[in-house]
Amino acid sequence: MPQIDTGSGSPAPRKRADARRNEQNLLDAAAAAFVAAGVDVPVRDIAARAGVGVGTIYRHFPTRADLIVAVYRHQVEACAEAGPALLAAVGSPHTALARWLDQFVDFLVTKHGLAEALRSDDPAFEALHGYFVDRLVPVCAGLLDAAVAAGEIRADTDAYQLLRGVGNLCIGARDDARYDPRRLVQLLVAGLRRRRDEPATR
Amino acid sequence: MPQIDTGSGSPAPRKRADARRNEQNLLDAAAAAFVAAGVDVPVRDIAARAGVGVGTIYRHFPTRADLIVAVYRHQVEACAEAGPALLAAVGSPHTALARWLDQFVDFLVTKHGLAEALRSDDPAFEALHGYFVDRLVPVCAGLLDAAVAAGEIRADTDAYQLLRGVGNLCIGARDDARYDPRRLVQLLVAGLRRRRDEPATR
DNA sequence: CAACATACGGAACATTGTTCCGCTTGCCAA
DNA sequence: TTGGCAAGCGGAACAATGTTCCGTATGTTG
Repeated sequence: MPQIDTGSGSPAPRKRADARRNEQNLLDAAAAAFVAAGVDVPVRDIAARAGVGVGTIYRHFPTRADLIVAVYRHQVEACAEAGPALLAAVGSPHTALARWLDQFVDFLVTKHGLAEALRSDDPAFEALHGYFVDRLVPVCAGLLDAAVAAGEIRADTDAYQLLRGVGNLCIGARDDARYDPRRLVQLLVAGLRRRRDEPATR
Repeated sequence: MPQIDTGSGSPAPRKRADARRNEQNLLDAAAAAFVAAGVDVPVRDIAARAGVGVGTIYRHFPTRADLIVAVYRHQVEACAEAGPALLAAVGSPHTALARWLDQFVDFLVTKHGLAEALRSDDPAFEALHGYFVDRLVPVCAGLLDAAVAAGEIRADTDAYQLLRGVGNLCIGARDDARYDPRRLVQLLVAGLRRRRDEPATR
């Protein structure tokens, strides 16, 4: 890639105007398509909505994960920032953890197919998984650590596993009225609690 | 579902010998293919293994679910029968439930892609979901009821939801060394426990 | 052994992801 | 303003896979 340096250390090779316009159109079209048909919506459909050819999608977003990350980045960031905020606002770290996970569940179940994609073994989704893990596992770990420090939960639970588990519980929640992931996540969080006479760690 | 006729009205026109042979070959081939490449293995691969054309597969097993159910029927039955057996053999129903779910998890994680298929919204898997629900939810409900009756857990948990949750937790377990669904199922089961000063029902 | 219904094989079609290349167009310099 | 060129575009083409359909082969029966 040619770098046009404009003074200080600004590695911003300005893209062509039509390219920038198309990228924005694609983001909007993808967001709409995701809502209408889930994150598995055919590439052709997104291209049609954006009024571009499929080649243009692949040029801007080489994998589907890139597109999904771009569409949901803001919301993931918001979720990540809510962790420390809750910890500060709520007295009990265990309660803060429960609330944060609730928020995470809300996010996942409202994004048709996102929880499934997070778990897919399709290499096209690897980057998606990676992004979520990088951004959210540390936040979850912070909440867990605080709860352990407060003596509310046992110290033997891994943030990655917990988050994966919660993500998994959200799969298919939209299509099944009899199934409520929030309830199960509550149970899971309840299961973390230190039993009354247990030592804090083991 | 095959009809077993026992005497009266006989709607059982015996199938041709080659048809019966092919059906068995297909079951064997499918079982091998599932182990080698997961339950999502391409239809053509199964056909090639069995030495038949793809048309023959669709004739005997119209949907993939039919084939999967046929291959795993024995093991699902065994799992279903283990429920009452554990209840009888183990003193605490809550412990029996935990053991039974452990067994269920073992079954799911060793069948590449089965947990995913159970949760898929692909209509081809609807019958699979239905079979598992019909066969295992009552067993799970029996264990839950016994645990409630013994005062070990709260009475507000639905067998279907619990089983769906456990199934979900098993998704992708094979491909991720950092993830252990057994651990999370344990937490979930621990979360069911009645808190010490809580009423038995609410 | 003849006739017929059953069952088979695999070509053909549909859907979707992905690549590739000839053409168009924004951008910059002259 | 205009000429030239690299960036960017569109969509045809290819690949993988599920599913259908029909001409053909074969087991079964009288």
